[in-house]
Amino acid sequence: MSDYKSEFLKTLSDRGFVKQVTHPAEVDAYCASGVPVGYIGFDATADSLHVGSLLQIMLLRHLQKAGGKPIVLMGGGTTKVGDPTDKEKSRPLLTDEQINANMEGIKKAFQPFLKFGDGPTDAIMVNNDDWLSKLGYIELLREVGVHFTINTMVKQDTVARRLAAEQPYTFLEFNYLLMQSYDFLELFRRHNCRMQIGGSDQWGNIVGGVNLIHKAEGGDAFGVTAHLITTASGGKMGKTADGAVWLNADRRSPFEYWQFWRNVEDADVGRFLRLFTELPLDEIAKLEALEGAEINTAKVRLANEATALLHGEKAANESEAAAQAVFTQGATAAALPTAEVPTADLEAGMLVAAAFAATGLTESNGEARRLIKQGAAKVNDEKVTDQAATLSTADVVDGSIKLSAGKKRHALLKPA
RNA sequence: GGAGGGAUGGGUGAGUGGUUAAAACCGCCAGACUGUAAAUCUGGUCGCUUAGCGUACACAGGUUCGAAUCCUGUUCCCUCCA
Repeated sequence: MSDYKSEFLKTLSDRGFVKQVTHPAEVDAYCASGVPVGYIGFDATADSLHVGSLLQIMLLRHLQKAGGKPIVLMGGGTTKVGDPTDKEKSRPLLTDEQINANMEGIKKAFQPFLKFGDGPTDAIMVNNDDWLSKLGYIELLREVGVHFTINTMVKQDTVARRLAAEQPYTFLEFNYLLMQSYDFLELFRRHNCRMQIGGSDQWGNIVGGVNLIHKAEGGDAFGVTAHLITTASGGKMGKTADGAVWLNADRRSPFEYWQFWRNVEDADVGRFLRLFTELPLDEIAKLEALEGAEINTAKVRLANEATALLHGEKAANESEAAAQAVFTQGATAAALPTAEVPTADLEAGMLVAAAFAATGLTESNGEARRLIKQGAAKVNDEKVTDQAATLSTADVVDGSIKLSAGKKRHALLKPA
């Protein structure tokens, strides 16, 4: 399938990750010998990662599995500046505490995918604030600035487009390239990291780092970029009704995560199986070949594999069982997302709409009322028709009340 | 420093004194059809204790019976000139 010799590049290439590689032959050789070290940078603007970052996580996982050492670079320092890449609106600046808290949360998302530690191929997490905040301006100019020419920087796609459109392009944004290139240089020095991986939108920044290392240290460094993923219908990956599909379990239950994968579009199944699971390619080919309703088998497999990677096999199995129960038998299942409500509220007669809002199925009582009006709200599988309907302790079946918003979204309400 | 333009609901973006909780499009939710898919069609899309009430068109005041629309100040953004 591909000409690559190294396990890492071969895997990436065969599974359809790779978009561009700086020096294919050299990178291949590097990855095939010893312990290749590679890093990917992550933003610290939220306290959890969502499915949109999963591709990058998988890249690092493949690196580790292929005998390499993955470095997770947290953009603690760059977050202080604000990534201008998708500019439009400047983001609110975060405090150190917020950034640190975010990094703690994000680290959790990595745990299931990477083995962290002190061993030679153990993953490590570093924060670019460690060096960026100490870097003096003069130092930056002398060490980094001399190696970049305005001539080439203005030719960069993103820059050129902004200039051509006569859009403002701030000095800060212009320097983002320098900071990210400097990150690479710093990791090269500290950890002998010679490979940066990223989405294809990072190509310019990655090449910047590669060149900097060459000029500053005379070292050889490489870059690999992966295709940006969108859904088959062109949507952004990982966004649904209630916002992002978060990886951390406290923000998105395993069942919901499983459902996310179960509901991908037909056209995405094969691609997603290759990117987000570790099933052998020949098995994926078989699953992908299924047609019509048969393809649901492949989706279940995708959901199981993807959920198992993040939440473990047990959670995946429970989710599948729950889905089975809910969708094919219309029963309730314990694995559904659950919200607790004071028993006193139920005894007093809780509005059905309020109950929906409490489980997070809807954002407000009003939204729940709309569902009721449209005949999409169910309590214990009974359609609710009255917007003023209330729940009582009599509705509790087997210790909980099952609420359904439409056919796909379900939750349990437990008296506590 | 000077001159001008702008800030509207998740996004783009109409609206220039009352009929505007605010067009249209996108997104999103639901219903129908299906396979828990896509496409398509239909309805919905600020909140609440919903025949009503409360908030809302950057922020704070003012004019008016009545303001997203007019006036004043403030903040932020942009363009051109220096």
